[in-house]
Amino acid sequence: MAFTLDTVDKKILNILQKDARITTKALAEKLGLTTTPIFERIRRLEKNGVIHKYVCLLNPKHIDRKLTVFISISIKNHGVTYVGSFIKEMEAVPDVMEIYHIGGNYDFLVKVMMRDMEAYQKFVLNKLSNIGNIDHIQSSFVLSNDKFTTAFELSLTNP
Amino acid sequence: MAFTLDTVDKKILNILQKDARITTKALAEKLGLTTTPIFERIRRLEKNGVIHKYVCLLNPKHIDRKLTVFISISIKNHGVTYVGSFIKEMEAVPDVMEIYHIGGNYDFLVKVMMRDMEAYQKFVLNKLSNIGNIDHIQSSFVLSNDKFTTAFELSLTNP
DNA sequence: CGTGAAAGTTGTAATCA
DNA sequence: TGATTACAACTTTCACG
Repeated sequence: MAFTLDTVDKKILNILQKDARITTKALAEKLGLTTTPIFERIRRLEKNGVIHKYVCLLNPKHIDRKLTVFISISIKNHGVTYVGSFIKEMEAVPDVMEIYHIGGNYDFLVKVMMRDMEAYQKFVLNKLSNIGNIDHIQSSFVLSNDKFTTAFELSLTNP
Repeated sequence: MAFTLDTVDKKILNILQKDARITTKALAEKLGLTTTPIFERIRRLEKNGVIHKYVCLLNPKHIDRKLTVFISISIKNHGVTYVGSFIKEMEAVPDVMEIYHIGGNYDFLVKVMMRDMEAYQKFVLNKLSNIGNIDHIQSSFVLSNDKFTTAFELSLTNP
């Protein structure tokens, strides 16, 4: 689980995180190598699990998902089985993009993305209200998403 | 900006959102078509901006980013220029993955991912404290990330 | 670890239904 | 729109430094 990534690995990952479609040939040229080492390094990073998956990101506005809401949720019963089934139920909801178990005033932070306010209202009334163990919720509506990146900046200087 | 996606488009997007590396040939076989229509549909979706980009997702734990923190921030001056420069400054910080302008008790919700608590402390002391216009912050530490997906479920039945 | 070349698959465009 | 064909480009493997 502790992998040592050298400078070349990090350079590959920094590029692949921004453009997963780049060819190994183009990558090789950028890094001053031939395709073989690039190809084998990428395969190693995939087998290692460092590279988790390749995805395409859609523009939410173009597929009618203009509303993002962060829901802070506190639950009643904090036992493992109760928390576990709460998570299972939330996970299964398609519009729920992210679920974080957090420490602080609330127990969970949940990000949902949907068409509009009307869809959100239906979600709260039909889905959320049917999920057990919820004590209190607070919705934070997103006015604008000013940064969203899935790419980590892997530093080439410090370890 | 209003694009009509038919069933085939949606099927393509649903698959590409989970596996951006699939070949057009494999995609074609899955959908019972030949490569040409798949290739041209994907190109159209890219040109449209429906497909925003292709990225690879890394496993945060494998690259030493074990701590996620959501920071709720309220600011002092809510004028456009002040808010604008606050966003610019935050955007530039590498460990800041997401910035949301929200309505409610706080003005912004910011997601940061870093090595550990010590790194977070340094971030607060050296970065956050140097950013102007901040009134109050509240950190929510993530205990576990129970769901994280970038893929929207495009329904094939209802529009 | 890297290079270079060879073989097998794809991406991509032109043409026709 | 989609199928067929065809070629350039890429992926992937292998023998060698």
